[in-house]
Amino acid sequence: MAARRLSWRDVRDRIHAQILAGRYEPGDKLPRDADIAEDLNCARATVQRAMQDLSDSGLIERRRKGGTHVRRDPVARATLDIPLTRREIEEAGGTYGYRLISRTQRAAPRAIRQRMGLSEAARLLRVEALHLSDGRPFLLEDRWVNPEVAPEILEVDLDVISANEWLVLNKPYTRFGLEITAEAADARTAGHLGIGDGTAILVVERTTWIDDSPITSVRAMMAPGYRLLAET
Amino acid sequence: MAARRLSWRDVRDRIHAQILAGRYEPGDKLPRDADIAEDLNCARATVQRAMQDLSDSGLIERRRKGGTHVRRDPVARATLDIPLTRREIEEAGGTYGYRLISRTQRAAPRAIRQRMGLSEAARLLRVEALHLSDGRPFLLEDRWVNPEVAPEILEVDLDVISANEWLVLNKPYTRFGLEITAEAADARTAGHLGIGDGTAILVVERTTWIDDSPITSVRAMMAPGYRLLAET
DNA sequence: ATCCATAATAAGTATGTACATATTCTGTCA
DNA sequence: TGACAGAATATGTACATACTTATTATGGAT
Repeated sequence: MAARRLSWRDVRDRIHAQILAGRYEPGDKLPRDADIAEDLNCARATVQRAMQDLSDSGLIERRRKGGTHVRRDPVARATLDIPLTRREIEEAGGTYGYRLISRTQRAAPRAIRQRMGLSEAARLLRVEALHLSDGRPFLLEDRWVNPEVAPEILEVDLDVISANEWLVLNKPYTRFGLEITAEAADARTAGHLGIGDGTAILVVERTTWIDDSPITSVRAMMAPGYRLLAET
Repeated sequence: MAARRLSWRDVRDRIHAQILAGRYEPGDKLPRDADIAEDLNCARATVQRAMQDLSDSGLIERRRKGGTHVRRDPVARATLDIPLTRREIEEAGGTYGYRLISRTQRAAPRAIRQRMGLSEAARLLRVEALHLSDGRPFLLEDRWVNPEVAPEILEVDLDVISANEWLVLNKPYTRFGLEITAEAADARTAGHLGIGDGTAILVVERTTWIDDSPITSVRAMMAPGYRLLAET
């Protein structure tokens, strides 16, 4: 007997395994937490913790009173870490460089307004800058900042610190959204990145918010060869 | 008085706010869970839950005995959902189509072996297939499957069901890794996708495992215009 | 000083209990 | 039949307590 007490990871793995083994198929309902707890001879809280984890990873769905079901449409859910550009370059062993290209204030184009959820033609700060690794172009950023939310940035010397870094340190977001695409570099972009016109580049567009106020929307154009990594 | 009991979300938000407000700076140590619990007049378990969430979202780091620290290098951590291709197309209102291009068994090239962690020149199943939305090319997949782990797939009629779908239903992974890049389509790829040679396309490479055994490694070449979305 | 066993510590986990909350189910009345 | 109030129910949350585990601090022996 004895049989060491089950941890929530054990419970999670058992249930996961049962789903994989086909005991519960997509759409099937799983027993109540309380029943599973009794079966496995552990506390309901332990089952709850396990279930929460499975739910987070996209394998099951839980609804109060509705119970727990195996998700009908399996999704592969991965986590993407996007570090500060300077740190990313330094971790890879490179020397970080930064160059401000332009800094203007103007009415935002329609696409940007829409993405940030700004209805009026509010004037935004636009910053273009180049991040370099060992002197070679690494990332070209085209950023729009909402001075309503971050008025102090208008006083910052963006030749010295990138808007990227200043914002992270001074206006931490509460949430953000990402859009990842592949595009052909236009002449201007290609020029800054030092690549051929039309080269395929990875573009990461990120819009960040503090609660419900949009702070900034940035288009990061990565130099060719960049790889974005994610994992479970 | 009174003041409704604090929920773990309340605790999380309070601590988050304090970090944003600069009360604790990157690298700073936060008080022990027990002390915070006493301060806020709630149970330690509630603080623990809040801290776990902040830790998951990449804002803080926790170590036993070491305590809790604000992360020195803030990372933007996003969640990426990759649905089954068929469901993705159908959810977008398209009609799903599928066409097998080739199916062979051969020794895996070096790059694939390396990615899957196969030391010997094991023979793998290679499948090329095209997924269509409303008859138009949507995704070209170039897949390698390890028949050691999934021998049954050798008997499956891949003209009828895509390897993608069969594997998800019959050999669910326990973990996977992703690599996202932008590339110029080569002639063969461009031909299948019906686009111009050299067009910029988004390429998602995914290698999946059951515990420590590699099941499959797939290169998904997305038709131009595809957007990969992620959020916090 | 340096190494190493040991103590101290802070987060992590498990449990039982109680109550909260979101849904679904059900039975009644129109 | 249909609408709706209220009961039933499964998950979600909070708490006190006890124990576990990883890691750091320490103190003594060499």
